[in-house]
Amino acid sequence: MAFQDELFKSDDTYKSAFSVDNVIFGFDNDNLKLLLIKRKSDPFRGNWALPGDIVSPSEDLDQAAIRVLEQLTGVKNVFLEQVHTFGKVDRHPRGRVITIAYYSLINIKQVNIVADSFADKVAWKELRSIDKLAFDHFQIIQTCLKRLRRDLKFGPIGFELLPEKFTLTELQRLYEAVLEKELDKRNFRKKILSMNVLKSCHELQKGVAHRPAKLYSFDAQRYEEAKEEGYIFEL
Amino acid sequence: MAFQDELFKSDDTYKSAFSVDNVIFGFDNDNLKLLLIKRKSDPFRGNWALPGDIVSPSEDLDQAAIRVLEQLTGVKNVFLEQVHTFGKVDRHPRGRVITIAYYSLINIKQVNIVADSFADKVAWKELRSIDKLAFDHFQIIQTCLKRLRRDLKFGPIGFELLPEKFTLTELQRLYEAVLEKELDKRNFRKKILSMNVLKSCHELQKGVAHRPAKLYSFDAQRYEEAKEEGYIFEL
DNA sequence: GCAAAAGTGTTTTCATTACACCCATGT
DNA sequence: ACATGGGTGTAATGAAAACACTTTTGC
Repeated sequence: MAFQDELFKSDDTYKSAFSVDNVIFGFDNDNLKLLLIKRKSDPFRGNWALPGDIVSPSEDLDQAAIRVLEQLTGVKNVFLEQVHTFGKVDRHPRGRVITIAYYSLINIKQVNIVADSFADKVAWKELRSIDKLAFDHFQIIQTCLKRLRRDLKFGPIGFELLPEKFTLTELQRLYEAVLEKELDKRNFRKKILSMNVLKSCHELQKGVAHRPAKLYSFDAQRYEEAKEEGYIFEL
Repeated sequence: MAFQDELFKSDDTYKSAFSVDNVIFGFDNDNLKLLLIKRKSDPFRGNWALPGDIVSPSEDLDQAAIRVLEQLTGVKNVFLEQVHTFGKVDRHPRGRVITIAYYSLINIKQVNIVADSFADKVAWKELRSIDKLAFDHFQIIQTCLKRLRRDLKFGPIGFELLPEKFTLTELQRLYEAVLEKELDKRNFRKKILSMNVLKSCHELQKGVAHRPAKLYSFDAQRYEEAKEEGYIFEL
């Protein structure tokens, strides 16, 4: 590290800053969705964009990402992971701003979208319908989506997108939506149940016009224990 | 993104910068090594640290990482991947500096270490012998090592650490060193050869006091073709 | 001829895949 | 009674793991 104090003294040299941007995934109606905002001010006024903000000088990066998420959704303790830092010189039209991209998984039903001071509108958009976004945000979601696909195969994180209690079919639809391929019902159930990370709620679905499904929830404690013993989740 | 131009105007607010740090892996004598520098100036003068530098305002992040690597080793076209951005408020004692960590894989024999203006010494250190480093660099190598382990299993990148021509045993030793577990010789060979990404050089080792091994090299072209057809490398 | 690493196949075990019918509920 | 999704088992296939001896060279 060749860092020197003088670097902080020059106004001009450091016309630069860093931001966080957050790819917030939700799952609803068998579809993967993203929480986007419509920008109220320039640059890219009126365009859809990822929620994000400049990181304050006295704020950890992760903390900034959490703040953005909480301000927008009101939800705490959300699954959140750093993915990649985007730093092309010209990615921001007003100066040198690199952005650290995070993705988060959220139970869409739990969110009450809070009006945001930087946004005209905040909305869940179907992932498949998104084409253009402000800045390099489209590229950012591609990168985060790839990461989500990999993480979903190698860790018990799908549950973060579902309500506390869910049916096996809901879980399967979620995997199918993210991985973009159909799975065999019997094999999926065998596999996921054999992992011993689900606990039955001893409850049934209600009000459905067919045989009601059993409800399950993720047993985080059991998973942690199994992990200690070298168990590896993989789907 | 809540970015506003005013943010660039305040001297105080933006006493901040970003750097890149590079975890440079090499493989020699059945051991995984890192290229480290001994710091010439404060903070952490005299401590071992990762090679890195402040990113210039007109430089892409990847470009900065490449520059650091080339200045130090003189080698071009090296495997280099961004891993994670470290941004704790207090990680740098002189101000707010976040750092984007990269890892690279290099054929250790190819490197002529170039004296570095920021370092008293530059040296390859055995990974296992490294305990303390300047800043949060120890944590950074842990993170990069985890990433390397995963990447090595899911992509044909081990070759980057070896000379152009290598024996199957050398390759196996490399996998064993990185993954920290012994592999069965016959199974390893069966698997790696069945992947069709090695081509025989029709040459033998020379000057060894035992039966000479065949030399192979990585067939990047064949790999690319196979990948097009949906082939997935996994070891 | 001895030390040292190269090279080579088969069997067993386990995980993955493919596949079709009956069940419980609401209307 | 019918429509809808819930729930279940077995056989076939393919991949991974376990395992030991012969070969070639330098000294």
